[in-house]
Amino acid sequence: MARFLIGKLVMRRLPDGLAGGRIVETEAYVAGDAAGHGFNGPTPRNRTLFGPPGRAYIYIAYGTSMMLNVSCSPVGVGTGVLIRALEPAIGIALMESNRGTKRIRDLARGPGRLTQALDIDLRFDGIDLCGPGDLWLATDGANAPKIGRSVRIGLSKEAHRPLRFFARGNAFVSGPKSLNA
DNA sequence: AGTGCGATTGACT
DNA sequence: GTCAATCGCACTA
Repeated sequence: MARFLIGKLVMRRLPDGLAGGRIVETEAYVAGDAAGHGFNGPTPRNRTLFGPPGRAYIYIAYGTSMMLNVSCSPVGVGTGVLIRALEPAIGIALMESNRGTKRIRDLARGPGRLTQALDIDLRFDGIDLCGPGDLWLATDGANAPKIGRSVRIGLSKEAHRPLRFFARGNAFVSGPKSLNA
């Protein structure tokens, strides 16, 4: 699922228009993964992970940054994919306004930045990303880019597992250069 | 009720 | 490249 989502679109209907971007970086949090929020079973925060697949699981990291994930397993199993970066595609002026910068490269490069650019917060936790609404996943049929793979970013547990995927050579991918080859 | 810790970011050298 | 801010949540007592 993490690999499949590379090249797909995250779309958002804002009061002033449509905004969205192409997914260029994801991370998988799999069953039995000590770094995954679902590892110790359901809690109030992570209950969306244990619901049906295809839902938005949103949580706050470091007290400030919203993280957008896609739940990926049947009810009762807590796995998901973190969306880590978007290449801005539609409604760039709206994203610039939400982010307070005109540097296109900084609009959605990083999981906290992309949620700020698209005004995604806990209101969307649990929504169906395949259904009608103000936040959804889409495809425009574009060919999948060449996909690179590396260890995940910012983890202390399970730090060796190569479960991060990214569009190779894309300037909107986050992370250190050493991981983006 | 108290404590420790992040699936990060932005400012700064 | 380094580094501190920041706070909700899960865990322990």
